Amino acid sequence: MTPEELSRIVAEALSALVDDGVLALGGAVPPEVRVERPKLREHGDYSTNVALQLAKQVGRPPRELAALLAAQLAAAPGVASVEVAGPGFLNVRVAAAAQGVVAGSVLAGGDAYGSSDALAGQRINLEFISANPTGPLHLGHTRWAALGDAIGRVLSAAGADVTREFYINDRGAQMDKFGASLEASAAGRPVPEDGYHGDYVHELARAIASDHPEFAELPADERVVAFREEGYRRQLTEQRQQLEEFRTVFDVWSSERSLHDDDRVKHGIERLREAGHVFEAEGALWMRTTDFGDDRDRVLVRTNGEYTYFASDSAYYVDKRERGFSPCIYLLGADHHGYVNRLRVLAACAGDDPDRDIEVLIGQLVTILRGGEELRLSKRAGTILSLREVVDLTGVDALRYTLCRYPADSPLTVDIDVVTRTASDNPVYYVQYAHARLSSILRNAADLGIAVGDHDPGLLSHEREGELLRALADLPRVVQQAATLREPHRVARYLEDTAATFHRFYDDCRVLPMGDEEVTDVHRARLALVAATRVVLANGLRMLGVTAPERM
RNA sequence: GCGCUCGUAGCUCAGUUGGAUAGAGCAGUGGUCUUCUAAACCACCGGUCGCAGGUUCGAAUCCUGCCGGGCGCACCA
Repeated sequence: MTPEELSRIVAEALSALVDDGVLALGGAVPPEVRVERPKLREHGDYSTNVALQLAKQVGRPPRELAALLAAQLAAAPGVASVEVAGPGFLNVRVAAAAQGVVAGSVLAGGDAYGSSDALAGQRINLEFISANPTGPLHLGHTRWAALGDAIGRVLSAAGADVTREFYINDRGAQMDKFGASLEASAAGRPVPEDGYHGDYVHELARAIASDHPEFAELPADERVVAFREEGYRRQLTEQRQQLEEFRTVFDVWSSERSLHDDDRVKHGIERLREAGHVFEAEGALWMRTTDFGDDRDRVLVRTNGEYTYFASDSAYYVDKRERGFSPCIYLLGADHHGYVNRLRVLAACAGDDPDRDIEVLIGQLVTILRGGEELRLSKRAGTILSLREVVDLTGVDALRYTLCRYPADSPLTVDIDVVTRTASDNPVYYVQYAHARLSSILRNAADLGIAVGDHDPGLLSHEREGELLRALADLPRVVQQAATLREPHRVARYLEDTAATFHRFYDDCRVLPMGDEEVTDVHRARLALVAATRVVLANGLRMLGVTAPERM
């Protein structure tokens, strides 16, 4: 019995009451009845508040409606008992055998257990990081590297067709400043005040100068361009490599320049013009974003004929839509939150529905603590802690897990000293340890010649076994919820909860025979439960891009 | 000034979208290993959910107003 099955049973009970004329439901029967796993043991294996929610609609006191449902439910197969509690909650206990089959279905699902087709048919574009290729990726990018990647994995698991995209901001003044900074450093001159000042700039300049002595012969303006282009190439390669090592991969690397070079910017603006919100004034080309509540109209082409950054963004959005994506999800840093509304308004100007076709998530600031001291990170000031440096300190698993553990919209403090500790105050080790323990039991079982296979689900009747089975049964809906809400941290929290449930089971229930003890059906049933738990932890960790070690 | 966002235990944070007595981890105190990984488990300690109103059977969650932190408001990128 999974929560989904129970939810369906409750809905059927409700329909039966309506069909029998016992209840008059004003509207339709709600398609989904929410079933919860209660915190308190006294509240049963599962509970639901349908009676409370429908009482008004039905015109009966909640407890009375609950009692009617309880009578109906008690007869359903797999339901051991039902009671009405509090203001009108229904607390359900599930028969051990009905609960025990969950282990078998997890094993049958294997790697696919937890996946679903909840978002099937959706073509989602997921754009994240999109850094300037002017330096290493820093911690803010790192948060989205972990979280964005996990969102992608969770969306895929929920059945969506996801394209992960990195937009390369390789055009405009920042690039020129980057080139000028490199050139100046190579020539031994001070870097311009508004340029890039990190140590990496000097190292990069030195490396380029020594690999390309011919650059020194170029005229000044060409020399700056040469340094800019070579620096760009190297930084982009560097970023890709860092991300790959961090297990974050993109399907599409889209460059801002290419949007201009193959006239997609022109095309995009043309499309926006057709949509009717583009106009000329004061020698510039504008988009009338105020039509949709923006506080001022936005310039697309400046008086001097240059496209604005907003023009590229608009064209890029149009391009994504023409490639068939909806929604287009943008994962942005907190310093871009002023941009959220502008993107939504842009979608509206393109004739789209901002609530359906575009979605912007903001990642709040990451503060990093080291030795109790806060490090402020700024590329331009040169105090950088790059993705690679942090990974070197923490390892990929610990960092990915830590960053995936919190919702993006809450500010996050990462204490390097805590994340690097391989101790129990680091949740990733807690979950991984559970997986290693499970693997160990399975190894020992194999040594004893006990195979995971047929077993009697009814034997999984211990309190701890029930808890664990209910936890395992939850994975699919946790994944769906994480996908729908774009909140992979729910998977992490679920894994911690499930690992804890397993550890408690392990403490109370001996899985393998001791000494010369004979192998019983209880051993076999528990072994199946252990194998199923391992699958669930491994699948969940995979969705966060974290490894599931067999030994620790 | 306008706008966005956050405020929950000593610390770091959850809170199933309005449900039952607000939960974890860490820190603190005290227990549990002769056999499957003690990187574990159990118990105790810890709260005016920033403040004040409102909405209703019911609010940490929704609405309003304050207080406090962070951030953004370009023909910059």
